[in-house]
Amino acid sequence: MSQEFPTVFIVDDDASVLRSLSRLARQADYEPSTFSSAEEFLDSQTAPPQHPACLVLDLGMPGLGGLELQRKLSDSPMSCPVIFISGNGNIPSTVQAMKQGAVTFLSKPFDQKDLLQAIREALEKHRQLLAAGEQLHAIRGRIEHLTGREQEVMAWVITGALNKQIAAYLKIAEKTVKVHRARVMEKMRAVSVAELVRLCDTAGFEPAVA
Amino acid sequence: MSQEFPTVFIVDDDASVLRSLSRLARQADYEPSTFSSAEEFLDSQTAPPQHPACLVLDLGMPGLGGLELQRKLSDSPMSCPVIFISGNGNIPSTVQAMKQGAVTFLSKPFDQKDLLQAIREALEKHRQLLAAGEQLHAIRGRIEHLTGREQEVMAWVITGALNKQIAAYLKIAEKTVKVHRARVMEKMRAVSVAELVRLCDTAGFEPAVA
DNA sequence: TTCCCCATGAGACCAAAGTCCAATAGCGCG
DNA sequence: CGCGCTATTGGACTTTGGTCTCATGGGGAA
Repeated sequence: MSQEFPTVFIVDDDASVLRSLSRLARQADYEPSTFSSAEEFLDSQTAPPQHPACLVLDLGMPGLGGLELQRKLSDSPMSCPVIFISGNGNIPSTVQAMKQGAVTFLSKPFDQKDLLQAIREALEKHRQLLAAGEQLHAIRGRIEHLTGREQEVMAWVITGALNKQIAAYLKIAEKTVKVHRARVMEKMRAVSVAELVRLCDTAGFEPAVA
Repeated sequence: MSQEFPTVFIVDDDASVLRSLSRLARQADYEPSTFSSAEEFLDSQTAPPQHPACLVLDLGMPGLGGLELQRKLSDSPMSCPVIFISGNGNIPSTVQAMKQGAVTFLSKPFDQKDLLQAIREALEKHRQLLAAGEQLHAIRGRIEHLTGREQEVMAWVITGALNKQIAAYLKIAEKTVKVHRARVMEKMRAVSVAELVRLCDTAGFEPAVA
């Protein structure tokens, strides 16, 4: 089901721009997907894209503007990178767009080469995001399969606490800690404490200190 | 020797701008330090600032331009954050400035409040940079006090290798590994492997795999 | 109710890591 | 040449961690 070509979403209220950018994208071996308003795009995005994609976004549109759409997208993680295009862009808008993580900001009329370059950049960025996201997802999945007690034990383990200390904190026998700990290592597929620490760090697993 | 007020470096080829921004900074309890060209500023910076500072930089100057200065600075780590001001700024310049990490980009004439806000933001950013840098420096210092052999052993330890495995890799007795390992923990001031892993990770210590 | 998962823990035992003390050997520097 | 640093190793011993088997009790789902 994975698509052959990376998707380039294009959102612009000008139909002729949509047509021309769409053609440009197709010629460069991308799969264009066009929308004539921010709302229309938002409605179509039920989940973050699972394959490389980027968004070419017009700054000034009736209704929800480009910057607002970008902000909404950046709230949800792993949204695709944004490239702004604008006919009447100004510097404050550019600053805000870049602060919100835009790949670049192009003023119409712009050179096709610049847009294609920006698209390549955005797609590469998204590939890395997706890769990191997959890894994160895998690790989080493993953490969720831990029982509550196992998560507690793991939280202490990655602080470097000894089994007997953990036992004292949780008011259980050291023996029981060992049992949980063994299950943690197995379920997390970690061979060593060092590995476990790295898994938890990359997953942002923080001990909810009691 | 530490200064009472954060330093605000100001680089602009227009003397009247230097005067007025200098006064503004002083009124806001900052210590202004003015330069009329990028070269002059570069010459004055022998080492990265050790206390909170930021740089208000004019985009268009004769000789070395603002963007080039910013690029030069960002090569050296822990340089202070940059705020751009410009009389004739355009969008491509803004994009490049922001891509290179500028805090913001203000067009002249700008509101004093905006500049002061940007300065606060930049100083806060720099404080965090400095704090992170100090920590990094401390850890790197400890690593440098390790002997070559100790660094080798540590590299294996943080991969989760067992003493006997390390011994095999280094072709020495397991006993010797224990000795080195104990010294590593002592010199790095780590109580547990978990701690050691985090220290090495934040210091960017990577095992030069043999 | 029966069955499974979870948390709890005991006993026995092995493996790994840490801690004493002690010793040998190479290497550079006054 | 001796001194200090580093690397190396041994022995003896303790502490910790990990494994295996077995067992109990609570709670929820079929």
